[in-house]
Amino acid sequence: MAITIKEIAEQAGVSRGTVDRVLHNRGGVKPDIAEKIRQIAQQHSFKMNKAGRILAVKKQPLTIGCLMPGVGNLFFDAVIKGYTDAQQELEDYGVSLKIQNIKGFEPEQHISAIQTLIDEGCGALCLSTLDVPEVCTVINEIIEKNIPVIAVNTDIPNTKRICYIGSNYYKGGKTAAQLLSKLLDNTEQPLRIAVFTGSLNIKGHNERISGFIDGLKTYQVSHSVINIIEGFDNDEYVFLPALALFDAHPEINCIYIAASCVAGVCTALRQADMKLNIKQIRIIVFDDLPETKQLIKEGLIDFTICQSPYRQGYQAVHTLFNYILDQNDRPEEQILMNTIIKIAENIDDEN
Amino acid sequence: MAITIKEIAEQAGVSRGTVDRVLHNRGGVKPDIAEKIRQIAQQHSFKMNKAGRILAVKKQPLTIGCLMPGVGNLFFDAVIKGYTDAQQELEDYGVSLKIQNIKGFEPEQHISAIQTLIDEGCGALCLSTLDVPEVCTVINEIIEKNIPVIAVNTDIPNTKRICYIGSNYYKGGKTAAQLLSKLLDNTEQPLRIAVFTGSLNIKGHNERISGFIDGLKTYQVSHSVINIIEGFDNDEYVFLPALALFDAHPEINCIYIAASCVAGVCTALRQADMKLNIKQIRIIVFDDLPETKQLIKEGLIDFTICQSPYRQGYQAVHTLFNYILDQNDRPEEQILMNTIIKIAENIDDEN
DNA sequence: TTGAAAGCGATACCAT
DNA sequence: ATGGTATCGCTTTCAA
Repeated sequence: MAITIKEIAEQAGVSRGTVDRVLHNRGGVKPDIAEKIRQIAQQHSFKMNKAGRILAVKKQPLTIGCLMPGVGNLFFDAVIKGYTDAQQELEDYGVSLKIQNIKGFEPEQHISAIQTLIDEGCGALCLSTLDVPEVCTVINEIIEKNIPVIAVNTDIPNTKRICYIGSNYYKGGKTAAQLLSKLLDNTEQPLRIAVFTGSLNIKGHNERISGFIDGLKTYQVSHSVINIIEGFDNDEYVFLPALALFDAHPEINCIYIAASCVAGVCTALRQADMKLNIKQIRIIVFDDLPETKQLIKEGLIDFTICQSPYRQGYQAVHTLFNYILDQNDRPEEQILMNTIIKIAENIDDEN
Repeated sequence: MAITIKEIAEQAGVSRGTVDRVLHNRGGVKPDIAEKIRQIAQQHSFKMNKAGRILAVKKQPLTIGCLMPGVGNLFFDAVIKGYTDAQQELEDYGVSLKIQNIKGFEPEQHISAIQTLIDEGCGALCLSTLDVPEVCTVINEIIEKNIPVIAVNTDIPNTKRICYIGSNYYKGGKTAAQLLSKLLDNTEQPLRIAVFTGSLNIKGHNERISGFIDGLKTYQVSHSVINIIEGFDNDEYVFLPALALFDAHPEINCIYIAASCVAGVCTALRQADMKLNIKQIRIIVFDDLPETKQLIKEGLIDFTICQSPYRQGYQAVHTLFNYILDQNDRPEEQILMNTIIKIAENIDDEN
């Protein structure tokens, strides 16, 4: 049986109010008596009762602000579904949500969106934002004001965020390489790879590429990279460059897509069908947007490696709430999603 | 803002006690006044506040009884870890655990273990048990007495259990087949497969096999099954039959292990190394016990397909607790784990 | 600096 | 059949 505040108060010969003040370092208690209370708490390894606390703090309802930079990007929709589902579970405890959905990658935009969330009274933040100095400075100022922040999907390591919840990009890339190595018969000719990424300025995408290259070495896959093309997470944009690449390099026999432009690349590939032997091309991609699911089912794509976007959002909200309930139970600094390998048979799993 | 019982009481001009009785169908309330209360609740779409309820029900602490038939089986240890972790999270809410760890598969043993749990005062049960009439009858009697039951890892569909939480065995088998199809070059000779299972009397194992066979057809893998050997989830036991099989059939080029005897089979395989070309043999197995992890890392096993045993236990306890809090929110009848594909790179993920 | 008391929402028990 | 009250554990506010 866990000891309660009331019991501590009795043992220390003080009131519950006093114990509460001590346990929350709220000051205004004589040092010696504070010390005594702390000791008793330690001795009995006091742990605050969650239900009691929740009920009591309901009087100051909490709004969690979420910044999402992916208007229209279905990947981020999954994260948001995680946010809202978690919020609904915590509704009884007085938790509500405010989602700021913006489109670009301009620091000023992000900063002003974050400001808006604060101005609207959010007491905690889930941010998917840019890891640039201007933004980080603003975030740190907010954290100083006792508003906890969690980085979701994209880390901002130069801030005092509580933790990062998201994908292990490097590992994803390396996993892709090992999968590929398994597809290959040792009699086969070397891989000639076309790499597509979102942007060479985005850390996660780069890590997926370096993990992939490292993995190819580790698993002794003889290969050459024909080209790396930036698709800026845009299916229309990537189409022409992809088509040009396929036309110019009919020797390509492997496609690695490190970011969201799977549909565009595959459309180009089908168009270039005449020259390439499409059946022989190994294709490995990331995430499971609807178009990707379809292509997996059709058998065009061999594998997709997923990062549980839903779970990222879900866990972020819960982690924030728990942290607010008890600042003492700080989560791990990095909460990394599993590296999920999907093929047609398990593509409809909800991770 | 959700309406509270207190508010309903005020609106109906009765006491909170009366409202509580109505909302829990506990009887003893005049029909017309009960109806009125129900109406008000509907109108305002009343939903009980979880925190309040939790605090109140603490006075009748809940013990969840768990039946585990796998003494010494590391797979079940993971399930148990899930149970205990979940229990620790719910400790504040008055939830404790009682684990009955038995070894055999005798119906009488299972029945008496279940009885023990009931006698020791468990108010809810997580059962991994046998789907046989004697046991099901006992379970149904218990459920009649208002003790909810969840089937974990092994379904007992002929009972009034709340739900089944566990693996989709058939899908796992089919996924194995598709993976295998990807490993094969179309120039390769047909697969000659050695199948190992736990017991031909265990439904889950059989489903893994039929899913596998069906999948091989679906994905047009030309193959023949050399033999199916029962290992009874026992590494020592399976060793000799496996060795004999490998000696007698040097043409085997694929091993499919549908149950827990991976280490035994692989030891035999290494011993038979002389005759078989071990590097050429495709091996695909289930679950990620420590020995299996090791063999995956060594590269002997190609893939292992996992079923999140930890999560099964964890989710079972949480689902039971939620159900007890509010019988109205019945979970899905089947809660199926994801089909997790693992290779060396992601073998240490905790699913 | 400290104590006392009200309240968060729901429940159970004792009266009536 | 119904009401009143104490209680679960914690927080907060008002007094002292």
